Amino acid sequence: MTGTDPASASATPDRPVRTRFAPSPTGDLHIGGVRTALFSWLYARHCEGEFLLRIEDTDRKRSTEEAIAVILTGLRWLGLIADQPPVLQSQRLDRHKKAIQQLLDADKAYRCYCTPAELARMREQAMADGGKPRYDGRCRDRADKPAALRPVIRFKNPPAGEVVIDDLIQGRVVYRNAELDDLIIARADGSPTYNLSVVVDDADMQITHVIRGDDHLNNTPRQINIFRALGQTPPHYAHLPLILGPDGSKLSKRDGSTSILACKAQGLLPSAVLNYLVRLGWSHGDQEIFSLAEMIALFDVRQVNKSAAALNLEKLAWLNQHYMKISPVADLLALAEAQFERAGVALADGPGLTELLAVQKERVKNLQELVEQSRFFYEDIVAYDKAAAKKHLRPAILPAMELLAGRLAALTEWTGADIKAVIDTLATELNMNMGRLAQPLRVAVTGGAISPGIDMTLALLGPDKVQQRLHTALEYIRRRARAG
RNA sequence: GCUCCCUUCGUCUAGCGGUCCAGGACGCUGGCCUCUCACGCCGGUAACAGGGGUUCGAGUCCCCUAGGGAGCACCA
Repeated sequence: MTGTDPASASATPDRPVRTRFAPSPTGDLHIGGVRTALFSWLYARHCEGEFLLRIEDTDRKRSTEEAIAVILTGLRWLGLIADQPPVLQSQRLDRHKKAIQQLLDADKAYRCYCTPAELARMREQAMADGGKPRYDGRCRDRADKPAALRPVIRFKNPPAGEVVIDDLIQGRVVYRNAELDDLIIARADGSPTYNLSVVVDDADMQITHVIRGDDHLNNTPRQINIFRALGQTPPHYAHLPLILGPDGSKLSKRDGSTSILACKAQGLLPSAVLNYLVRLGWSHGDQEIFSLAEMIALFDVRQVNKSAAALNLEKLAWLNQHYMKISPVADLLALAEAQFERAGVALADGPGLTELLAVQKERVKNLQELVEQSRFFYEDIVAYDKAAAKKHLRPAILPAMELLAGRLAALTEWTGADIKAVIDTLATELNMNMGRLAQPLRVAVTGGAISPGIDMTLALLGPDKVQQRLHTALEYIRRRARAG
C-alpha cells in the first residue's frame, strides 16, 4: 500500500460498468457539468452498464432545493436519465460516520487538536520554506486530550511511496505520498468532509468508473489512499479537461448564456446540445453529426482529449439549426408548444402547430426564433416594420394590390398552389417580377419583410385574416398617397 | 510558492514517423440559386507556441523555455 503499486491503483473489478454524475446543487447546472454527465451516461450506455446520479448536498449553507430541481429537470430534458433513483449524499451521514470510526479503530485516522491559528501559522511557514501549505502531522502521536478543544479527525496518509493513477484520459499520473498531508475527514462537529464522503459513496454505490472534471485530479491520490485504508478497491478514473467560455476564460457558474436553463429558454434542442457537447474533446474522424445511437456506439472515454476546449456558440447555433431542419415535426411538437407558451403566444387563433412547423422548422435557428417569426400568424399586426413598409407599401403598388385582393377574395380553393397561381398570373399580366408583387403582399399580411414562401404564408393565415389585413394595408397605402 | 495537467487555422478538431507545401466543421468571405428570410451548391481565408535533440526523415518521439489551466480549506 505504501510502495509503488501500479497494478492495484486501478484494479479491474470484474463487475459491470457503473458510472455516476455527482453534482453539488449550489447554482445553475452549466454546460460543462452537462458534458460530464453526458460522457458518464454515454460510457455506461456504451458498456451496457449503469449510470447513477448522486446529489452532493452536504454543504447545507450553499445547497438549495431549487438547484436540485434544476439538475433533475435539466437532465430529464436532455434525456440523461439515471438508472436508479438519485442518491442524496446528505442522507448518508451515518455511513460516512461509520467509515470514519472504522478508520479510527484501524489506527488509520487520528484526532487533531490544532487551533485554526496554529494551522495558519503552519501554512505560512511551509510556504516560506518553499513548499505547499500543508499540515505537518504533529498530532499523529499526540497522547494528551485537551478537554477544552474539540478535535477534528485526520486521515493518516501513507508517509512514503507513491500513488499511481492510470487515468483513462490523462494517462499515468504519479503522486508521491510525501506531497500529500493528513487531510481532515471529520470536522470538529463530527460531520464528514468531501473527500471521505465521496470515497464512501463511490464504494457503496459500487462505482467502477469515476468520470469527472480534471479539477478533481489532485484529489484523486488522497481518495485512492482512503479507498485502500477502508479495504476497498479504487475505481477507474477518467478526468475530463475543463470547458472554457467563448472568450477562453474559465466558465462561470453565473454566466447566464452557458447554463442549461438558458439553453432551454433560448429554444435550443436537446439533440443539438448533446451533439455539440460530445464533440468537445472527443471526435470520430471528420464526423460532425451524431445521433444518440451513434454516440453510444462510438463513444469511448479513452479517446477524449486532454486539453481544455472553449465554447463556440456559433457552432452550437449551427447544429441547432441543423437539428431543427432534420427533426421530424412530431419530435418538435411538444418542445415548440412549450416555447410558445413561455413566450405568451396563444396558439388557438391560428394555424395548427404541425402545419406551422412543416413550413417554419427549416428556416429558423431555434425555437425562440420560431416563435418570433411566427407571431404574426397568431397575433394581430400592431405596426408595420418601418423600413419594410416604407419600401414596399408605396402608392405605386396600389392598383396591383387592389387587383390582387380581389382575385384572392374570389378564390374558392384556399391552397398554396391556388394562391401561387393567382399571384403568378397577375404578375405575368402586369408584366411584373414575382418579387415586386410578393414583397408588398408579404408586408401587408405579416407586417414585416420576412416570412415563409408567400403562398404558404397566405395558405396558413387563411382567407379571412388575409382579406382583413389586405384591406388594412390598402387603407394605409391610400392614406400615404393622400399625404403625398 | 509547491504539485499536477495542457499547447495544430479565431473556435471545435483530424493527424497515432514518410501518403501533410497539414484534412473536416463553425465563423468570416467571393459567387450561384431565389418572392423575403433561411436552406442548398461551388470557391476562398486561416494553424503544427519557440528552441534544442533522436532519426535517412518529426505536427507525430525526448528535453528545455514560454504561455495557459487546475489543485494545495473544519467548500464540494
